[in-house]
Amino acid sequence: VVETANAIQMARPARPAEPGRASHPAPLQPLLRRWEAVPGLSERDRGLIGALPVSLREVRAGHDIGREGDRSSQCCLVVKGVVCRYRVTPSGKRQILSFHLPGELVDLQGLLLGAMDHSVAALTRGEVGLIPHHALRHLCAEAPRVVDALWRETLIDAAIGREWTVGLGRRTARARIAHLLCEFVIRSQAAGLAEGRSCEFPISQSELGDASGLSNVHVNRVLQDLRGAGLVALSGSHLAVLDWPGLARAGEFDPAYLHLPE
Amino acid sequence: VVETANAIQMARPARPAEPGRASHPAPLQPLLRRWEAVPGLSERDRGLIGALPVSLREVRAGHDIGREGDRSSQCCLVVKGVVCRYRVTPSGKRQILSFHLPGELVDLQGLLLGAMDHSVAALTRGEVGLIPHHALRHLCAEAPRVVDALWRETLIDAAIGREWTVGLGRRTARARIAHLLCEFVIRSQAAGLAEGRSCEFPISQSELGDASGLSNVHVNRVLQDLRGAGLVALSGSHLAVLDWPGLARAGEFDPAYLHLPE
DNA sequence: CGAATACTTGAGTGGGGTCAACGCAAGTGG
DNA sequence: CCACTTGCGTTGACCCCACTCAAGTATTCG
Repeated sequence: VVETANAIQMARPARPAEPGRASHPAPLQPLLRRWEAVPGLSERDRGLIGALPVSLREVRAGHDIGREGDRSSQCCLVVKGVVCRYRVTPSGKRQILSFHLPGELVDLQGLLLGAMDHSVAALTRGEVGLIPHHALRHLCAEAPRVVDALWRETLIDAAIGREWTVGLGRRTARARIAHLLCEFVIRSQAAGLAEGRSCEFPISQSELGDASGLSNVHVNRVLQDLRGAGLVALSGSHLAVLDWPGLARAGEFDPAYLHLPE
Repeated sequence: VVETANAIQMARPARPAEPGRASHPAPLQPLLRRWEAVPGLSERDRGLIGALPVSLREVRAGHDIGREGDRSSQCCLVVKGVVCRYRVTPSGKRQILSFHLPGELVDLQGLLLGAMDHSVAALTRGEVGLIPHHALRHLCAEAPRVVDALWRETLIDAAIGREWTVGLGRRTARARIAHLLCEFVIRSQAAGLAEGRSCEFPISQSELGDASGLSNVHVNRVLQDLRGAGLVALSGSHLAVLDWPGLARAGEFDPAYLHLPE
């Protein structure tokens, strides 16, 4: 699935990135795809975005991309794979704060605030593109609508974070997991990485636990429950939603907070 | 305490708002105070900010200021009192997502995204200033550094939200409440509303529960525990931290995520 | 001063955690 | 090609943190 989608993206006429950087084909393509429906961006804006300097970097599953306390000088664009942000409490427990699919910018916070207050890690093998802050700032000065687009990204990110907060505070384990699965499928669809209601789901049960505030053991039991109820098929790293209305009901899922274009 | 602080603020030379609006003295003063330490704002920027049109509105405790699903055309600046954002699940449980003190802008999301994905309510009697979106947008076009300041606000808001997520997912009830109290005192200090380590705390135990993902009954027991341990004195609507290191330890509180100026 | 609201306390319960094994598949090195 | 390792998923037994229900006591406010 992933490969097919990428092939389609790469087949589009892509403005090449700055010479000397980004020898791989158009790492900014997923971002431009994501911003296709963002209102107010002119063709010139999109051209400038596509010309941003990006240095592509392979990341290994489980490895950190940035750490709490760092002062980074570049933003991280997910090109391939799944990336997450997380924090570890003094007592050693990890809370995953967000997942990020190809086309999403993970680090925008660093552009305006000082030290990172959380870490960033790759959940799977993948590729990220690193974009220097100064290039982004320069672009923002040239093209004010790009600021809106970036700001918008941080607002949507915050909205998703709030939805997670609601889940952790007020939903049962079953509803939390169901909600998380719904969100993941919808966002995969939006990123062009799904086929109908199924997609790659390269997230272990431990990681699911760290995202949903549950133990890996309980995540396992809840997943069996959801499978048993005929709502999902989840095996290996592939997720298929068998009963979408049922799963959405179980997770109290309403996609409004994702602010996706119609 | 509140009255004293306000008196100090009002005593500063304040550029009057647009004539005809804001008959009360300088509702934008708390915002300018909050942004005193924001880097990059010129005197001209501050002048333009101070000249924003604001319509002051009294709000009653517990009443909604904006509702999920609304498409507002103005942003809400807290002038006096405490405001919160919240969501209610289909099963009727409420999750409070954030608290907002005077000087904070609550609604910036509406500037770039469509319908609100959560509601806004006043926790206490107070005053809010409503600023039309078009005025803010106009200001942003005139003064690019103001965009940075606003964007920065949403980033800090998101950082606070993430910290709450960590608490809900991975901290015990005791640590959650202790952390929340720490955060409230520090933010009150930053807003000039605290005296040393004590401040007004006009939040009921039910509301504390809705913010921390606990039942009001359990909040009560945890508060008694914290009182019994000699960490805080909390009665009526006044909070005094008696043992700051102890409370911070109990709540695993590290203020880095608030991104306050030194 | 009466009525609502907030706080407090107790008893009983359950959702989810912890601990400890075990199965299974995918490396990995000899 | 096989022994060893490592990580993930699965299962069972037990337990405790926090919830619910229910009643009673302070406060606050009109």
